[in-house]
Amino acid sequence: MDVLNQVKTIVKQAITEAVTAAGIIDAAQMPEITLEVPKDKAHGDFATNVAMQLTRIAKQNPRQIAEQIIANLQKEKAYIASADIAGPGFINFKMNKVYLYPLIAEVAEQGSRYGAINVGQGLKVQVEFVSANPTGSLHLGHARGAAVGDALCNVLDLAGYDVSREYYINDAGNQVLNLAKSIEARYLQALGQDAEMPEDGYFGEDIKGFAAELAADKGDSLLSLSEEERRSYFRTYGLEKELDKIKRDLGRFGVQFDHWFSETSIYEDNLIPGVLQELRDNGHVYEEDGATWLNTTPLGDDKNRVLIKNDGSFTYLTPDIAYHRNKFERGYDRLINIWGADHHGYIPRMKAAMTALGFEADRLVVLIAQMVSLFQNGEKVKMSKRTGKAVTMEDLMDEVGVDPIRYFFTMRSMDSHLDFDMDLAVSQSNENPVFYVQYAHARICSIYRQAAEQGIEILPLEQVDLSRLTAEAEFDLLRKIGELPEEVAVAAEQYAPHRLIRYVYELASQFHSYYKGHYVITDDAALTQARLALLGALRTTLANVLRVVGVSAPERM
RNA sequence: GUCCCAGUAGCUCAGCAGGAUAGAGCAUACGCCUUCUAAGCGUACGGUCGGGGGUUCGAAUCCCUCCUGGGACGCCA
Repeated sequence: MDVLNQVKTIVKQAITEAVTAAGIIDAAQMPEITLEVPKDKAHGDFATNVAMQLTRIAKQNPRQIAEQIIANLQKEKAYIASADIAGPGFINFKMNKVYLYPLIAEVAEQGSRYGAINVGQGLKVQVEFVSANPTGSLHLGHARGAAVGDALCNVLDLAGYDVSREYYINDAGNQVLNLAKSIEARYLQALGQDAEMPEDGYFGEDIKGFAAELAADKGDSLLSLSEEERRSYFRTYGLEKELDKIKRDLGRFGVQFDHWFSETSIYEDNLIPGVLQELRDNGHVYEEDGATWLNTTPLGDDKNRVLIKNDGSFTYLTPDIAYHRNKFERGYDRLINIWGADHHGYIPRMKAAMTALGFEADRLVVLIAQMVSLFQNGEKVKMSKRTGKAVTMEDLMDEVGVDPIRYFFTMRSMDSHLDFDMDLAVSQSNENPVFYVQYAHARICSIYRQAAEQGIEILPLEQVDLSRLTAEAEFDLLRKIGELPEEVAVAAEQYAPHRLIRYVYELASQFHSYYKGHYVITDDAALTQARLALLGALRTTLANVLRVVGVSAPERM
């Protein structure tokens, strides 16, 4: 258990003992004690509302109860310096700050794993995200999914889950035929022929590029193939090109998937008949109007869904059900899908399908990332699918760099529509929070460099007198550092990686303020060592959180 | 019409398994570089938490209802 939780446990124990010693209630009636860090520092290091919770059981008013608890509190052994009643009946604890010092050693020992907390207990979780169709370049929405998904995976990993990242490649449906037709049309155009783009074609610049390459490499030789052969050629060629591009973009973005799962493999491995049979056996399938339906309405969906169209082909849903069953069969305890807001209506039918297959619906968690709007020069940038005019993820990385994108896209709650301000992201000014946090890290590194230049040797922690850290700002920093494991736990449980951006920003802010008011390198050698030790823990903490959200931690700026 | 998300300071957003005087950044105004990076620090200004009901010791947070904005409602993927 981490240092802060140990202390909290001790304080809770002391409270429980005080309550029973005062004879307020029996130990058996004792509610779960919540000990929180008050928002307002004036309210002490910890606060509890236990006196208010006991009001009903003890039939006394909360302030009376609080008084009795305080009177019976064994303070010393729980590091409590003072306990006071406040407001409607809160008990505020001021702690003897020595409880904070062991944090520095804890961070040093855990290093890049500091912040880890085992709430996941090795539960096998698979996170499927991005999964953009291989029919065009990744755009802003995909970038958001990638940033949030990867950060979430890192958070879950730190929280003790066994995490696997997966990308589902939709390489089997109609859209791939459209891709082939689109490339064909662009190829013909590149050869100077008149060719119309298909109705549902893909108009992206990437496809023009691929077609132009082909025209340059192969000349008009592909024209001699039959239409079928040619389509097949364009299909394979297009998929390979698009997938390459996607992998390249995501790699550059710092996202590595463990599995790339191909929809085509579902057909190759013949997974669908078994799934259909199972759904039939479970009594969820019926025939109507020449089609085969899944009866999802009794399972929470608002209408039933077609599995096999009356032309004999599958809908998108059918292989997707097979895919999700396959995921469970691979042994994952929980599946997390991150989808764009435009797919939200798809959730009930997939959950219904899982229920129909006998899986608990709760084991499938679908997170929705809301839309992204791009602003440039103060105006919303219009995107058009029809003309292929869209800012791609690649464009964005070229223009603003990976760090600001990852920071900005992770910064907001997934539920929130996100306005991405290009001008702010590229600005190297105090308006830009990415640099603010990175700068804190760089500043600490700079202090270490400075110390080295002055010939100051960093002593091993055992030889450092941490009790020299007595400034309020130093206690604040330590407390904040100590909160990381709890932050990680909450971020993991709520699937809310944006909380860590908040956290790291606040930590950086506390440091900048401290930096202004306190010199680390002073004539007092022991104090210098103590402060360097504190900064060491701080630097590790900043770097760890930045790594979780996929932002670099530069040593100088 | 049904479903989902959002509505909190001038702007962008946190806070929402109920807790103390609702926070942050930006913007605005005014200060701070003679020792470790001013990509920094500090002070001030700024609010009917969309409206209205309810639940209770206590509601931005939970419930109901209405309004506004966005998205989804295919035998497309």
